[in-house]
Amino acid sequence: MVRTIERLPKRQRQQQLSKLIEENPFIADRELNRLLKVSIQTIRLDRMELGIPELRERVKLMAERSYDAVRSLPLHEVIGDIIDLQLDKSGISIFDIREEHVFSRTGIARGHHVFAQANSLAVAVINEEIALTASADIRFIRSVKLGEKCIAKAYVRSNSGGSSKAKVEVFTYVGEEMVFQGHFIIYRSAGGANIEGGDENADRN
Amino acid sequence: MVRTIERLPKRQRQQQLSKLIEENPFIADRELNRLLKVSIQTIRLDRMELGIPELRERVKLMAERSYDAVRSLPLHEVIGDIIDLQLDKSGISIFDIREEHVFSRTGIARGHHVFAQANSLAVAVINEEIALTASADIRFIRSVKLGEKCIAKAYVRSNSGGSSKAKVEVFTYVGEEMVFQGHFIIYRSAGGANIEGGDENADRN
DNA sequence: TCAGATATTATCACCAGGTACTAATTTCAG
DNA sequence: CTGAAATTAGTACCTGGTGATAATATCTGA
Repeated sequence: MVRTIERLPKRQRQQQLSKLIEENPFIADRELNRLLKVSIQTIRLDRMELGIPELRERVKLMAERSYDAVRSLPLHEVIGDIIDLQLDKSGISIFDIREEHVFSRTGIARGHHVFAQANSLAVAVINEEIALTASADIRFIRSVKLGEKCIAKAYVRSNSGGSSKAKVEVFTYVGEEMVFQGHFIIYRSAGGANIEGGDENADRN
Repeated sequence: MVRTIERLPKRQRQQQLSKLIEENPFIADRELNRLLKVSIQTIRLDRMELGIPELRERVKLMAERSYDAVRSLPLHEVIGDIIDLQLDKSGISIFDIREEHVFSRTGIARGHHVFAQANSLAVAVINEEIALTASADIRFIRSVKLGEKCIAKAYVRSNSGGSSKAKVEVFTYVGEEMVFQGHFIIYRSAGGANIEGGDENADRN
């Protein structure tokens, strides 16, 4: 066999293998050999070529990751990395659109992720123990795609007398282009009793 | 030995064992036998008495838990279970507020999860290959708490001539109480080129 | 068509981290 | 001292592999 012409079946099988394992990391070689109709040795050779560890190692890795993650948890505390924050004034956050945020078929980000970034930032920028989103008026200006980096900028527009509501505007950009804008009304803790929002301002680092 | 008087050493050892395993679930019996200065068989008898599974099972359980969490938590596929869907007319989805969705301190759900359920439903109810959220006007009427079951109902209000935009209203309830309402403008695929939204209509079951 | 490379399959020995079972030994309390 | 509980020991066996070696199959270019 010469380098230039690829033996397709092997490549295909290895792709399938990767996919199967990605879909169900708890699958053992025995099962794979039955599913793919090749010997268990071939499965193992394939795994080696692909650098996929054995079942036990995979499971252990997942457990370790979750053990670390569970301790720090904040996978979804704040969406996006806040890189600048002037409380009660403005804030900036960055959010990378990755595989898990898009529709696999089109690579377009689901709207609620873009919203989540903006919402998190709007809440974070309010300098209160508890801040909750009361309402929002949002516009998706263009679709955001896999791999794009969303930069959200929030500006506190009004901050009525230290209580009740604050208005926050958020603009999200990909490069120079605005892709999203939102006007948020954020409830501040203040009275504390009659909170009506759906988000708060805890745990930001 | 009589029932009434406890042999302390055993109890103590088992407590230590539990503690050690809780602190580091990745510890094998060999290590434990060295640490506790008893034979490996004793360690195993202790584990049995305490109902603590073997290392591999422990690790697998952790991995599975995190795997489920990763699958269910993410702002990923469609948020909420769609239990009724009349395309271009209406739809209902259910979404349980769990640990992952709330601020741990207050048990109040983050706004973007509530939004995500409504957004997913609004997009799903539109009978098009590709449907994207163009804009939305939303209101969080009261905060939703851990353990509450959100029932979102979507109604397609206008559906301008098979192309361009559709208006969808979504109301989310906990029991009788309305907790969220949103007015969504959804772009339908139609031309397909000039999509502007942030969400689409794939992968609903 | 045939040699040589590549791919696949088949064995065999071995490993960790156990389970399950039996049996011997130790400990200790009454 | 005796008998029960506790501990230790040893064996066979399990899963889900690794690693090495060898045989067989398949393709491929010249």
